[in-house]
Amino acid sequence: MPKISEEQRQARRDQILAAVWRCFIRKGVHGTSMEDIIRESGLSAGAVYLYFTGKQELILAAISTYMGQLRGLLHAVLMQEETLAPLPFVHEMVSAFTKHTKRQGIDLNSVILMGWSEAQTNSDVKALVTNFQTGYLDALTNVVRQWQQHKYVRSEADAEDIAKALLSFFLGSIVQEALLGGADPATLTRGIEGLLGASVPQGPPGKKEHGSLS
Amino acid sequence: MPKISEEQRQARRDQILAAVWRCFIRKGVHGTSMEDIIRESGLSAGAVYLYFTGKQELILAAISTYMGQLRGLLHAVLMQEETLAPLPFVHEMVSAFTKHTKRQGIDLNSVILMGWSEAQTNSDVKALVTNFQTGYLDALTNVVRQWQQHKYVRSEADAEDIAKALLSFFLGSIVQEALLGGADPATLTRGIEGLLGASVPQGPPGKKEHGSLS
Amino acid sequence: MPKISEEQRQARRDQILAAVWRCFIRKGVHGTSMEDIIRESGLSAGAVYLYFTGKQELILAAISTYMGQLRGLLHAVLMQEETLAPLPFVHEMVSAFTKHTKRQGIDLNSVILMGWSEAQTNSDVKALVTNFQTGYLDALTNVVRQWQQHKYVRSEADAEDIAKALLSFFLGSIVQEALLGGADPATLTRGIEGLLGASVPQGPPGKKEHGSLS
Amino acid sequence: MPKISEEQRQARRDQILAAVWRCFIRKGVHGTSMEDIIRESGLSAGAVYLYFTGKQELILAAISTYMGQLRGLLHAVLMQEETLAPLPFVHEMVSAFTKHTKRQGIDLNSVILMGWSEAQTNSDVKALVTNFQTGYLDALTNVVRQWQQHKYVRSEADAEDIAKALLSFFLGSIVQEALLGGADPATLTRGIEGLLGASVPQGPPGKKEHGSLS
DNA sequence: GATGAATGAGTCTTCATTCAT
DNA sequence: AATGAATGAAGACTCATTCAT
Repeated sequence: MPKISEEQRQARRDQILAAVWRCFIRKGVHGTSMEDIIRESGLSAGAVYLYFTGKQELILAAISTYMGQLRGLLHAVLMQEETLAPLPFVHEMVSAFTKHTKRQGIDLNSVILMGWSEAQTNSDVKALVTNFQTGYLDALTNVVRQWQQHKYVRSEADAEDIAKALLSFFLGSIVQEALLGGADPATLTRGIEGLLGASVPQGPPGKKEHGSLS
Repeated sequence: MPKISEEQRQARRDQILAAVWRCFIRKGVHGTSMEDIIRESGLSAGAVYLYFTGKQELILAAISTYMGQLRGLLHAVLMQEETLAPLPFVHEMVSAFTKHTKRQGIDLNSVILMGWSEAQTNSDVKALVTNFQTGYLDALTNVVRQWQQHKYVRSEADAEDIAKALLSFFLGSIVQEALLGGADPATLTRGIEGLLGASVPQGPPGKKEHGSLS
Repeated sequence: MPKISEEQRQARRDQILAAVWRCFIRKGVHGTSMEDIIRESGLSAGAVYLYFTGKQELILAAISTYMGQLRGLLHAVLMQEETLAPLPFVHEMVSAFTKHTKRQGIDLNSVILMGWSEAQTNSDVKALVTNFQTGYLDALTNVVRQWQQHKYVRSEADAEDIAKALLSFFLGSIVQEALLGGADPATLTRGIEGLLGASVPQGPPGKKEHGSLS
Repeated sequence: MPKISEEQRQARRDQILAAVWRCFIRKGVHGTSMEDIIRESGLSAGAVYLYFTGKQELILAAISTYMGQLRGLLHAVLMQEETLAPLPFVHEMVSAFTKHTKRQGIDLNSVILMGWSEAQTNSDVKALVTNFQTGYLDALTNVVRQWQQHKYVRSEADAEDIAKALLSFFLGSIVQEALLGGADPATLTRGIEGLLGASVPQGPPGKKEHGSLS
């Protein structure tokens, strides 16, 4: 029987992955059975296995696709020509997430959490996620360096340390939104604004006065 | 065997829960079968079901126990008599996490991620996690209010907004540590220190100049 | 394999139900495990669950199928054009049972008892059995009415009361055959014949003379 | 430790058997677990096994006890000095059953059906039940012989055939009462009365006119 | 005698994957 | 290429029975 064209093949894969997403959102990664995916995709069991080797690849492809899209959106903010000042940057960043995750009336934040969880026991997924976050951290480091050039941030500070703090904040906003809600761009930007104005009365961290609890 | 004492009963439950934790860390929540837990606990299948009604309760109890311990540690920092200034506070906070999650040579951060993921499709777990985070947010809000009293933070700023930004940061540090590593207390505190010194050249957030969400 | 036809599907169901019957007869309803049925049917576990939702449906379907066949046989006697006189009717009736239950060298009487027992704690089975017996009683009532028209039976007697007595007799013959044996059509018909010739020296029932229930 | 007296031992056995009955009536023989019985009896698991070797003996003892009681009641009717005429006899017989099975607001008919079902796959139970019914049949045969002496029944008829017909009727009344209800003494006696008055226009059974269906 | 915690084989059921058509 | 019936190894859980105390 005739081979189908590469476009048709990709279209089929996309059709299946779309079904996978709907299932994952509805029932979670492990709560979704292959039968769920097969039914949701409208294809036959055999057909799904014709385009993907199995559930593992389906999980990987779904997360990978998702991250590709997210990467695009974040890059648009991270790689902007004109360097954004810290607060607008935070706002744009969180907005980019929101824009991506709240599409179609569904909350994709939950699936990001599932991906992270999956990464803990699935090395392929872990590689995918780690790679994504490493790139994200690098881009943030660049942004911080630009902030230092624009004197928004002291140049003596370590750019990567600051980037790590920012990364934690952005990742955490996903968690907060998924579990508590109310972590919208405006709120979080106001929160950061309040923090940025904080005075730093104590010396640098690592000193004994606040270094050990026990 | 005659009726065992309440302590013995609790010891058995702890023995089982410890086995559950080892399994979850090794294979994930859904990758862990009851047989895994039974073998790891050194008990028989029937014995495990004598102390827990099933896998669901085991998951719940494991997460619940874990959160109880974590809550204790965090409260020690959150409810301190003398208000910590922002930087020492961040350091103590992240340290408390680290202290808790790096015990016994295992990284419990990964299981927190699993708990969050589980919460997406398991309403009991969700209630547990949400409740925890709500309490955490409230405590952080109080801390911020104290900062405002100590003039560390401008009193016009909304304390809860700032608390939300802090919560995102702390939650995100768990994610970062679990997936990338290198999110240790010293590093993150330095990062926050760098940020706190940032200037805020733009007007207040929420204005259209940095709100272009299309 | 492509989609199978409806006949093939029914054939598979019949194949499984036949295995169920062999198992039930050999080991009883509750002594039969799904594994027994699976092995006996020659199919895999998954295949059986492809055709029936579980053991409960299997029990129901087995009893239901059996009753359907039995109903057919009994109707052939009950709905006969020419009204049979009492004795021939009894003979035909018991023969119909015997014919049905002694097929294939196995005694299905035992499974009828199992069905009745099952009905005591399984409302679906109870509905099935009750419905069957109600229909049977109705049909018997009609037969008695015809007997009254043919003057075989006094027309003042209540047809349904007589039908109930007949129903008890027919149901009991199943019990007797299953537990003692020797309740064959000829014997029972002779027994009824002997009874029918009995004189009724006492007054109508319900009077105190034979109602001494303390 | 001191042995308890035989009376105490029997009292314990009765206590347990009473619990067994309550469980069987509520959940059926196979739906009742040892734990059910243990909880219902108010004793410990070990204690129950001290008085009975296991579930099998419990089933046997429960059925055996029940039959002993029933046998007593029926004998009171079967062995009466003055021979009852057919109709009063039927009434007394069905009444004896009713009296026994409707005690304490519970319907023991259902458990008789369970016992019959159990007998199909449990040879010990079968022996018990068969023995009971054989004795019953013998007693009924004697009654029929007395009827023949009293000219209630033609003396040419075979007494045992008639007894078998009667046995079927009495056993069936239990089935009918358990599954349909409405098989009370008065109704059934009226039904039998109606039948006894029937004319017997056809010749003896076994003749070709009503001997073969196919 | 009595207890009840513990056992572990056995139960029903699911589900990722395959392969004859 | 596509189908979907079939597989069978796991999965979670139960329960009659035992035995250390």
